[in-house]
Amino acid sequence: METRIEKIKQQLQSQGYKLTPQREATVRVLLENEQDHLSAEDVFMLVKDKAPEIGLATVYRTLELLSELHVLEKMNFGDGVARYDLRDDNSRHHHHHLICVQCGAVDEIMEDWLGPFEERLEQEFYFQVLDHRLDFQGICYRCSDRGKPDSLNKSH
Amino acid sequence: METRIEKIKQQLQSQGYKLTPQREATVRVLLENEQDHLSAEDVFMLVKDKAPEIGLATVYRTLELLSELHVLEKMNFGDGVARYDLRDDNSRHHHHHLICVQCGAVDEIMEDWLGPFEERLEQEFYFQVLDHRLDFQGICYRCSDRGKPDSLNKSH
DNA sequence: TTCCCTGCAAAGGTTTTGCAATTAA
DNA sequence: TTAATTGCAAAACCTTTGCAGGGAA
Repeated sequence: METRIEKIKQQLQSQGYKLTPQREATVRVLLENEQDHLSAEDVFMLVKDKAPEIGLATVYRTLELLSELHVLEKMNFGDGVARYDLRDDNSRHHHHHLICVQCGAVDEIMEDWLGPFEERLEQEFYFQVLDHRLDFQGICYRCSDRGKPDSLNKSH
Repeated sequence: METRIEKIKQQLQSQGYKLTPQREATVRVLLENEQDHLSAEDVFMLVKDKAPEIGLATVYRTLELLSELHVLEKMNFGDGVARYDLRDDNSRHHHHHLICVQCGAVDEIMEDWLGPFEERLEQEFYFQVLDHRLDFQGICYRCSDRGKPDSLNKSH
C-alpha cells in the first residue's frame, strides 16, 4: 500500500505534479476500494472522511490527472457516470469485466484472452491495436446462489 | 428496407406502441446510416430533413424506446454521448468494434469470436452470459495508409 | 517569487421530464 | 374515443472551467 502510494507520488513528481493531501486521500480511497469501480461521486463521499474540506471539483481533477498518467482507467458502463479503475502497471491492457445485470456487481478477470485476436486484427484488418475492452453482461455467481468460484481469486 | 420497417412496426404494435411519422422517419435515418453509430444529436439533424417539425426530445424518446425493444443497441464509446446501433435481429450479441484513436472511425467486425470464452465463463466463473461487448482501440487502416481490408466487407 | 493547487460557484453539455395539445389506431 | 405521442421549455444530471486565495519549492 505505502509503496504503491510512493510509486504514484514519483509518477506525479516526474511530470512536475505534487502529491497534495487531497490527492493522497483520493489515492488511498482508490486503493482501499480497488475492486469497486467507483464513480467520481463515490470517491468524493469516501474521501470526505479523510479530508472533509475537499471539493468535488478537486476529486474530478485528480481522477482526470491520474487517468492521464495511466494510473487509472476511466470507464463507462452505460449508466451515465464515469467509473475509475486502478491499473496494474505491469499489464498493458485493462481487465475483462463480468457485469451482473441483476445486482450490478462488476467482477474482473485478470487474464488477457485477446492476444491471438490482436494479431489477426493487425494482419487481416490492418488495425494496429493499442488497447481493448471486453465486458460480459449476465448473471453473476451471487445471484445464481453458487459459491465464489476459485477463478475469481487468482490474481488478487 | 420496407420489410425491416414493417417488422419494427409490428414489434412496436405488439407492445401497444404506434409507428408515428416521427418514429418512422427516425427509423429510416437509422437504416440509412446503419454503419455509423449515430448520437441522438446526429439522428436529430438527419431526421429533420424528413420531418422538420420533430423535436429533440422525441428523438431521445424514440431511441430509448427502440433500445428497450432491442431494435437498437445503446452504446457509449467514452466521448460523453450515447450512440445507437441497429441490432441484427438474428444475432444474439453485438458486433465487435474497431475504434480509431486518430480519426475516430468505428468499424465493425461481424464475426463472433467469443463463443469459447462464454462456455468457460459459465463453467469456471459461474457466470451466465447474456451479452457481451468487445472494443479495440488503435489505428485504423485509413490512418496508416493501407487499403481497405477485404475482411471489413465480408458481411455487409 | 513562481507555479501548482484548491474550493467555490458558475457554466457547459447531454438527457429527461412536465404539460397541454395532438394524433394514430 | 382514448390512450399514446408530440413539441416546447424547464429541469436534472454529470462534468468542466474561471477565478481568487493558498501553499510548496
